[in-house]
Amino acid sequence: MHSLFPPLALKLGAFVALSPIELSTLQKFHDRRRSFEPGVDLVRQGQFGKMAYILWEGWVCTYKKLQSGSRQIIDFRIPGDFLGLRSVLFRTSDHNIEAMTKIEVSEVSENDLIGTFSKTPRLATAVLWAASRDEAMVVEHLVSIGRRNAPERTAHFLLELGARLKLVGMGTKKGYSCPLSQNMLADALGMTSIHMNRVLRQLREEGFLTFRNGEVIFDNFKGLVTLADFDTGYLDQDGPLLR
Amino acid sequence: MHSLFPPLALKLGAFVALSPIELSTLQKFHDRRRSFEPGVDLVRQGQFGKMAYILWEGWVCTYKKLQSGSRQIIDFRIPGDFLGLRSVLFRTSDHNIEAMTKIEVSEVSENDLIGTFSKTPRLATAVLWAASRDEAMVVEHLVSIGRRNAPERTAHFLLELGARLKLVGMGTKKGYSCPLSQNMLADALGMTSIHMNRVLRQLREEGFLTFRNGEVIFDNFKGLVTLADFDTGYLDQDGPLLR
DNA sequence: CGTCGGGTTGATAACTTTCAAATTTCGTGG
DNA sequence: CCACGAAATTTGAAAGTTATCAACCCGACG
Repeated sequence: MHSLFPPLALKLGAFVALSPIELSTLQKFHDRRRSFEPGVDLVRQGQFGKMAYILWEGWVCTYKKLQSGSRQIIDFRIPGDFLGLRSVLFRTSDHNIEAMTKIEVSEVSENDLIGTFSKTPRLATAVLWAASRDEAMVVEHLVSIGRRNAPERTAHFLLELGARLKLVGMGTKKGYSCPLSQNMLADALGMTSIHMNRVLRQLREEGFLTFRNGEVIFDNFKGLVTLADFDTGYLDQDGPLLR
Repeated sequence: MHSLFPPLALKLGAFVALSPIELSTLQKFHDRRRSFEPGVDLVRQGQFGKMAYILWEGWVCTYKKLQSGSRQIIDFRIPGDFLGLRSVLFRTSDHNIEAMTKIEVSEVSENDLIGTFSKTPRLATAVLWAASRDEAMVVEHLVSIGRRNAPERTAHFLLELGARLKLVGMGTKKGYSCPLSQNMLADALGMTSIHMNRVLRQLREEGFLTFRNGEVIFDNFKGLVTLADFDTGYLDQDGPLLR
């Protein structure tokens, strides 16, 4: 499946209809790929390197650590996502990028990016769209942590992840499998793993969703959407293709 | 001052040394400007328009509203900042952009942007840098709300604002003036205005900072930096010019 | 004047963390 | 197939933080 419809093409395809030339450009990136083991840092906070990556396979998380030792997970990245795009232009990386599972990526240099921009402008537009979408997700994440209570933001986060996974063929309306521990989820949602545990229990007991054994099951999708005030608009993947 | 060193040039200059040609391109944008009154929405959540703006003068805030009626302020925008850059490519805007004071902006269309990208690549790189920096700020904001307590994140936020204002010549190490109400600050920091009030009092009484009559005064800069675990790295504006 | 939007304060309730400890899950080697 | 240890999950009780509700103060402004 990945040779014909890699997740990246699926995702970008939700925004621009890709031509054969553009698809083959993507394919070229696909060819020079590397893999990393779980737990490995692709990029470290404060590091000078300037690499970006395209994620083909596996799960990744990006996070920042505070002096106090606590960490905030910015985002979980799934196949089809870019990694480190934002900070290619920075002197030093402001965040960590860590493989959660065994992953497959291709390295993209600053020059590759600039080259893509001048050679295949439509693809460049699609990349910018993807970057904008990433930022929109961070913004919605900010809204969640700032203004939704724990059950609401848990519901919202798991719904969003579901929508993203569905777009690249890794989930359905029923649910999806994901390798997150309660602890990681807590670090993403700005709470304690203990509280996370209680919130998940509450959501389960109230018939909203079940998070167990690396599986998320939406027991009451509509109820969840209402509870979380979930509106997919910011993902910009609802309508048909543009352009 | 603004004709020779507009805030935007000051800001971008922290990243790339701008050539006369690039400066004149900026000047061109400067020429076709508009102004808006306080309280006016430049962009509304769900709106279809696709405009971006450069902010020359005045304060702006961007925010999202929830069904529940509460709002989360994403960021305050100051002279030299772009507005709506992220969502030019989106079908609909995912957030509101509101003038807090009387402001001066220039409209930038999607085509202007694409044009800039092909004609003045260095300027384009600078614009991308600015966009990355904006995202880095949102990320740090997320970290603050997720993992810092109320006094810490208040300190962090006001320090960040200070650093940004200093870059465009609107603040010093001593402090700066800003038109924020406690209520807006609370909406930005994910708390109640009542709690905001108490936190500000605490910071004042403990000799950290004074926020009064639209003036922020750093009474103990070093102490604040420690309290907030403030590291300017993510603003990427510390070192000398690059390139 | 009287109103209105900040700002301020107190009391109480709700939510979340912290600390401490059990219980379960899971991979590994015997 | 079982034992073992490490990691993840679960639970309880107490402490801490923040929100909610209800006033009151005050200066700007028509």
